[in-house]
Order: sequence, then C-alpha cells, then structure tokens
Amino acid sequence: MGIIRKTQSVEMLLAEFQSDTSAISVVELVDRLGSKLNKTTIYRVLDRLEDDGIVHSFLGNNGIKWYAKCHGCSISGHTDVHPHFQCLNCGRVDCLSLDISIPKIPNREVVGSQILIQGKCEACFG
Amino acid sequence: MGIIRKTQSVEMLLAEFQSDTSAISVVELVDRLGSKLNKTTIYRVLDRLEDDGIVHSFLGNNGIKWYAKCHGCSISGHTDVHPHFQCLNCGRVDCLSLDISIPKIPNREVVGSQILIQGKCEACFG
DNA sequence: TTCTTAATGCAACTGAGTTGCAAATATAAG
DNA sequence: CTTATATTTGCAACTCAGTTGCATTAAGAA
Repeated sequence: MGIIRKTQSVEMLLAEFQSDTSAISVVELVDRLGSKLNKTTIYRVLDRLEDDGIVHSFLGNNGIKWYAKCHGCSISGHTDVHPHFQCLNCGRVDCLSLDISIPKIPNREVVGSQILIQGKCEACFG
Repeated sequence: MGIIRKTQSVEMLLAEFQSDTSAISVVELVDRLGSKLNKTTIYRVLDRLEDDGIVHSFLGNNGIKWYAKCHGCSISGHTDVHPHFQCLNCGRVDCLSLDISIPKIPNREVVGSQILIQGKCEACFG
C-alpha cells in the first residue's frame, strides 16, 4: 500500500533518518518520539515507509527490528540489499555497501538473505 | 557453566535433536515437550546445551530463536559456524555446510556473523 | 543413606509488536 | 472556502517469546 498522505508523523520519522546516517532500532525511535507520537503510529508509519522503498528493515543481534534509509529503492521493490554491521561494544548498527555473494545451492531456490556482521565499529575500534 | 547433571529434561531435549536433522525453533520445542517439561526448563536446558557446545542457536525470519545440533564444537567454543537456510514456504530451517567468507572491513573488527538465507527448501522446490 | 547443590516448576512479569475501534486529519471534490 | 470521504492516529487492551524469583525436587557425591 505505502504512504498516501504526508502527515506530521511521517515528517517526524523521516527527519530522524535525515539526521542519522546509521540504522535506528524501533526501540530507539519509540524512545525518541514516544512523547509526541504513539508507539502504534510509529510502527505503522515505518511499515508504510518500507512499503514505499524509503526505508528498509532488518533484525539486529537480539531480534529487535532496525530501520535504515534506502538508496535507490522504490515502491516497486527493494533493490538496495546489503549486509549490516552491529557493534558488539556500543550497539550501533550500520549498513555496509559490500557485496557478499550467496552461492547457488543444489535443489534449493535462493530468494534472499539476511547478513548481520558483528564486531567493533569504527568508533570503538580505534 | 554448562551441563552438570544428566537430568530427564536434558535427555528429552537431546532426543529431539537426535531424531530431527533440521533445526528446531524454541516455539516448536515448547509445543512438543510443553506437556512434560516446563517452558522455563526448556529455555534453561537449551542455554546450558549451547554453553556446552552441543547445540547452537540463531534467529529465524521473524526473530524467533532456533536451535540445531553442533558438529565439532565443545565447551571451549563454537567452531561450527555456518549459514542457515529458512524455507519461506514451509518454514523449515536447516544448517548449510557452506563457507561464506566475510571480507575484511576497513577500520572495523569482524568478530562473527549471522547469515540467514531465504528461499525454497529441497522439499518445496521440486 | 544422607547431604549438598544444581535443576525444575510455578506464577508472575517484561517488553516488542499487534489489533479493533472511535476520533482526528489530510486531501480531493464541489 | 467548505464539505465529504477515506486514511491516519491514539488509545487501550492484547499476544506471545522470553525472563525472574523463589520454593520444591532430584542428581550424584560423600
């Protein structure tokens, strides 16, 4: 379905992704915007933003949902697929513009993949 | 810490992994054994089995925890790391003995990775 | 067999994510 | 600008995986 109306909720959520280059967990978003926006609204707007190819979601270390801006995706499909990196020290999550190829697997059809790399981020590594 | 005592709960859980070559979700295990074992016990025994390198855990499509037998791991560490495959049709999850190499990433230290490949399994593909 | 400590059951809780419905609001039509 | 309509929001209550504290049970060593 996707975004149909440019509401204040949509603007506020988009603003978060504008100012933040890393991925943001839903928990964090509820924490940041929870006083202004209802939790349910946050979940629903994110759903619509994802349907529209504006953000993409994935699961972090503990199964919590994270969102990050898309680059080059549209309502017709998410073409910007890539691995994500979660820092085990500070928890930060980033998108990696890295191409990890999944080999063909006999007798199975590969449709997609979720790759989460864990370690120390740029800030915690130095 | 790991397993110290060979209790009935441990035996029952091990039996499930003996007869099942694929991975098993905690939800499924609670479903199978919930009438004989308390849910809390199931979670705790699985924790200990994992500490001992007998099973390993990972997250499936929806953030639910899955467990599968280890091959060659011990209490000193999980050496048997590999990608997992979840069938989007039937939900089945398998371990893949496949080596997907994660490249070095500048300014970051890579410690581990979680790779979940999605598609159609052997049974659903044919 | 007894004793100690680990393991279990239970009940209540936590926290992410969802649902149904009434009220609010964006947008198109007049 | 005003009205009509369908989308969006807030709220409250719920679902469900996973956890916690504590009293009870049962391994297994002495």
